[in-house]
Amino acid sequence: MAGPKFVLDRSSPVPLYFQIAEQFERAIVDGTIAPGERINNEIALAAELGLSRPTMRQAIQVLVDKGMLVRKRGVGTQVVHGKIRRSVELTSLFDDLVAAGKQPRTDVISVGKVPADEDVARELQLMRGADVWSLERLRWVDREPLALMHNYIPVDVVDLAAVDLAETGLYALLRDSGVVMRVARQRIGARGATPEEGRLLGERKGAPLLSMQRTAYDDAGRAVEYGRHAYRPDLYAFELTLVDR
Amino acid sequence: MAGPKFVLDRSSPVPLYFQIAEQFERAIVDGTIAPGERINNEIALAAELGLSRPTMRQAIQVLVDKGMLVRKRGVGTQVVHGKIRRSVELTSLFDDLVAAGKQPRTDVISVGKVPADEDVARELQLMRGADVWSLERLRWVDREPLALMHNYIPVDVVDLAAVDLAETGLYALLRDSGVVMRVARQRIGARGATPEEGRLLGERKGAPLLSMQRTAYDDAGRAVEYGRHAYRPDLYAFELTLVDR
DNA sequence: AAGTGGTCTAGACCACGCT
DNA sequence: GCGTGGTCTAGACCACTTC
Repeated sequence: MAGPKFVLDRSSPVPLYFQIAEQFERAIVDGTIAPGERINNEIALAAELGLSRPTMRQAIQVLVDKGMLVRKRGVGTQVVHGKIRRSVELTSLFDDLVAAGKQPRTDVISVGKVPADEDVARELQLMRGADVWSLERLRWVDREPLALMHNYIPVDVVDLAAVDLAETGLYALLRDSGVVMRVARQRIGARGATPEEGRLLGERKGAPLLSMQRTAYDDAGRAVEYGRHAYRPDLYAFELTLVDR
Repeated sequence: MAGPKFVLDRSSPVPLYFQIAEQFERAIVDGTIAPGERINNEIALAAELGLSRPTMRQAIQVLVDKGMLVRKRGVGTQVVHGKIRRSVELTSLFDDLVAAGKQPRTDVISVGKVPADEDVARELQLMRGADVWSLERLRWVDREPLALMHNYIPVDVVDLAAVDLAETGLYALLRDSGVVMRVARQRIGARGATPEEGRLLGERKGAPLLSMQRTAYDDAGRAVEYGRHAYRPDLYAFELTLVDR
């Protein structure tokens, strides 16, 4: 089975189910529990740790949702084969790059208030022509242009004037302004580069680009950001894990 | 608040939490509960329906996971603004197109056993050079070529010989063979069309294509399918909903 | 202070897969 | 038949937000 010793700290503010999930994930990632191996059943694990079964179940569910464990009724729960990829999360490219140990850089191409076009107004639940923040940035990594990003933000969400957007990620800025992003809807496609995009990204006109549009909503269900982005496909791709539930 | 009357059938094999989630989703989609509106608290809803709170919570969680509801501690649970898009699921393009009312068609370009190349062997946990099923198909919708799909399947998973792959989706075939797909890892990118791809998809060489690679795992954690696909970006894109949890 | 969701307990019965 | 995960109950206490 999977006998790694788990440690619980009942005085910690970290929920018990999350403490277990973290330790379980570590054990899977570092191979203490082998791919394909079956873990102990929920009842036994709960008893070992002095937890109730629902709490143990909740811990396991976290890893099932991440695609690391698979449940099979009447049989048991096993570790999925294959390497674990981080799934797409509600963070920005900036976070991704820093986590990868790269040297990202950002040039702000333009920032200011513009009237919302049809797309922007629809996605941000505004009247067409209403003022919104417009932010264009070019992302670099290791001296290579990587992505051209165009974001639109309702003016009542945050004040983009006098903020150093070259140094801070947009999402970090929103977080610091008290905006809690909870849901995002994305559309990923491909298209040829416009002459402008080609110039900025160092590609020829018509070269394949990976495109992504995203609308993000905060914890009140309000649309707080809409973005249209283009990525150099030789330097960036989207990875995600799907789980059938 | 959100008073649509829910109906429970305790004799149904459908779980109670799922019955509630379905009716709630319908009420949100058809506008019975307006975007931004707060729903009743969990305790009250549970009492109304004669359910325990954990069961009611489980029902709400289903919709939170779908990105339709947002919870806020100390405040309540609200409906997210914006139109609801179906998120990426563990199905095939064929299913997508049929659901959209389109007339999909499939040409099988080639099917047979081939030795696994390095990528295929790694993704399917096989020795390099081991025999695998190779399946190339061209997908059409409304007389337009849409996607060129290349799948690899371990020979012990299913027998592709003497199967009508033009009429049946690959995933349906695998389901019918007793394979239960539970987890898939995808990588979405973009690239220029090869001359061969251009010819089959009716695009010029170098035209932008949307690419997707997917490895799927069954309910035993075993890799059962690896695919490399190319889509015409004017006809197809990937939509997904991210939820921060 | 009051109300909300977040977590946790200690059980119960059922459906399913295997032998 | 037995062991597994799937569902469900009827509570409890806590953390956080708002008033």
